[in-house]
Amino acid sequence: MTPQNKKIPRMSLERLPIYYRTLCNLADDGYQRIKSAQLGKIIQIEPTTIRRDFSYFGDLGKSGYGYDIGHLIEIFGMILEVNETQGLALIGVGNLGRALLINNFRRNPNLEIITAYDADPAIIGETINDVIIQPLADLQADLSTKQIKGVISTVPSHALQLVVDYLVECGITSILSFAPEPVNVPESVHVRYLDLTTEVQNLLLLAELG
Amino acid sequence: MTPQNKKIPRMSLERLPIYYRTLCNLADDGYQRIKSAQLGKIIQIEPTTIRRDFSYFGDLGKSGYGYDIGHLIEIFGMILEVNETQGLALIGVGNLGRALLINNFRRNPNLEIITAYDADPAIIGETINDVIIQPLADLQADLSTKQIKGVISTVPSHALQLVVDYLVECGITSILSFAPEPVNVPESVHVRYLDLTTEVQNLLLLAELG
DNA sequence: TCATTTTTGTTAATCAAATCACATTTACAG
DNA sequence: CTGTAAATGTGATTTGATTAACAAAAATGA
Repeated sequence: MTPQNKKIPRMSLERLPIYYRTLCNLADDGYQRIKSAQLGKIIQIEPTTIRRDFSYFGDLGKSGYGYDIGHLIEIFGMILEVNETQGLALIGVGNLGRALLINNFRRNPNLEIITAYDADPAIIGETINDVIIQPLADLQADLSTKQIKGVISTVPSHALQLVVDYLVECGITSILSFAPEPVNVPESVHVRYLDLTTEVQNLLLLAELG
Repeated sequence: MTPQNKKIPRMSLERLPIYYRTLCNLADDGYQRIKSAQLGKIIQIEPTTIRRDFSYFGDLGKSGYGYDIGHLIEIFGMILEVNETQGLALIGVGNLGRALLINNFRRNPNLEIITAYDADPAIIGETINDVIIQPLADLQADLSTKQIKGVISTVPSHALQLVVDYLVECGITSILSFAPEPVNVPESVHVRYLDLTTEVQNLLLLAELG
């Protein structure tokens, strides 16, 4: 199958970062080729699922041989746009926000929080890891000078919808929210939720009943 | 359908914490009844999905009426065991671990990090939010005196498998790992992965191609 | 060079989840 | 008390993802 003929299934896209990271590790360790069965062992995914996933991005393998790791990295890297830094804005610099800012995707050179905002006047102006904390109202102006591909929000539930409305107004289209409350956004805006409490609850629940 | 007749689908269980939290909010706001259509609007889930989910836990609603919020909270609360505190151990007290410990599920009185461990001698003995940072080797002994229902690990990839092996040996059965690398554990042990980098990558990717 | 072995890519089968459609039940207004 | 409207619970269907099975392709070794 040639690429982009069909819509690529969501789950296959979700696995792409895993594939990419693992293949980079293998390349660093000096490996040059891999077969779906080996890779499957490493990342605990059925080989057949891997082969199908890969097939959405072209005819990447060779029968009786496997896949060329360098080639896969090249293709997947292109799709993931690893060569251009993906600038992110952080909104909400509490404990969690601070931790994210200090880490700042250090292990992943193509993701970088480049601006940070908070509502608390007491911390505005503070610099963490070279990023100045600004009032949220500055975001709009920043967008004209900086390439911001997405927003990470640690804003608590009660303030969230208001903030998100503003983000949408500014033209932001990708938001990762650490609050569980669903927000209303237009079709064109993508919101992803990542609530730590819910994750832990689900962990314990599935251990109990799953 | 009477409860527990059939295995409850994973996805229905995963939604339970969302239902519970939302219903508690509604109760706090003084509401006493709700229909699937209203609830669906709030949490952006199809009413029919909600009704089917609920049906796994018994005949909870009444035709032409809806659901009694108090009753739902009671049932779901029982399943989620909200009345007994679920003790957690934190392993890895770096930036992220520290943030988790400071927050310590404050909004959720039934989850609580009660012990914390790290490999760095420099921070062992330090107290954060009433929790003392200990060497990991102490975990085994702690288990005999404290009820620990699960472990949250912010241990980096390279050390993870070793740590997890120890956890399994200690009898831990639920682990939430903030590192992306899959670990090998026996069938009986549940591991949940939550890698922030992967989440952001997926966010941007799905916005682009999804 | 040729036979054997390996491994892919994909069609078909399976499985799980979401949604549709509606019979049944209950509330409630008149 | 009765008829109408509303909402549930669930078989049937659809959708989407995973897995099995295998034909075709390529590598390797004799």
